[in-house]
Amino acid sequence: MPELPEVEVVRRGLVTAVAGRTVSDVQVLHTRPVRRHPGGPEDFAQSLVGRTFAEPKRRGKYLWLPFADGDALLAHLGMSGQFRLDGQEQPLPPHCRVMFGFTDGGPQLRFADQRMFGGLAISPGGADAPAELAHIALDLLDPELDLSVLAARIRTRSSGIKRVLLNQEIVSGIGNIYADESLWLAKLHYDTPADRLSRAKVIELLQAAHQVMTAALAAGGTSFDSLYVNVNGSSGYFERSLNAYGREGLPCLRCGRPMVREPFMNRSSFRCPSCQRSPRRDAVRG
DNA sequence: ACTATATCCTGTATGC
DNA sequence: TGCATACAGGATATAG
Repeated sequence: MPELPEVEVVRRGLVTAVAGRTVSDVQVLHTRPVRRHPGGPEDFAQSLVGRTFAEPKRRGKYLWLPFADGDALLAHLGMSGQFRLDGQEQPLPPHCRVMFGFTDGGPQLRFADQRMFGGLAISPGGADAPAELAHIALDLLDPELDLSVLAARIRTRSSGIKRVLLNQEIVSGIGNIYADESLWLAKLHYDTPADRLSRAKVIELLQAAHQVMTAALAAGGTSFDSLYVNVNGSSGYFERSLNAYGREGLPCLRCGRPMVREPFMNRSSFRCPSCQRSPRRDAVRG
């Protein structure tokens, strides 16, 4: 599942793949991935012809590919989205949804997406800061992020801390995997009310999230090739380096107690029942 | 404004 | 073998 580190790996791949290249033709093979483009699939394809890409940008899990004319191609990988750079003669990747050809006759840019939670749209005037992303908060790797301001904001919420971490309007880029990893590092239960955490604890948690995503990014550079992110979790990084996610029944790498999996927001949360205790439940159980 | 849940999607794994 | 169900989960619409 692409979260911030995986999306950044894709962004870096796209820099060399598209910057300076001019679109010659676009084919929309499935309309769903362009559902957020206001003009519809035909307009999407037509309006891109003749545009020249600049350097791709990212905020949280969103990508945007600016054009020299000031507009941008906005992209989200969702659960299973991939950008591929393939020669025209190469067979289409599975679940290929949109193809971009270039005037230089070089490799095509192909957007594949099995589950189609991802999508593409044109953002008018969005080269510097797409208006569509106004509600998306800065991510932890953004140099403009103010950790103090973020910590204070988090501590105003009564929701469980994991809900807050996953809320892209508060801090962006964190998904289910890195949320669990960060909470494990900070020894926090996912349902701890955010407004019951000390400022120091919130800072510790955010630093843990920063650390785990930075490490993942470093590993991602080696275990993914330039334009392919394995969304099914079989990459080396996920197998080797996760401390919490997916470790149901396996010993906690700190204390040895078996890790547990619990339903959470239509997905799962993994935690150590000993290192990451619930204040709410402890209060009830006594 | 804040909080919580349902929904979209399809391939894989599992149970009967 | 076939059918049904659970699961993976990011973002958003909707309800409270």
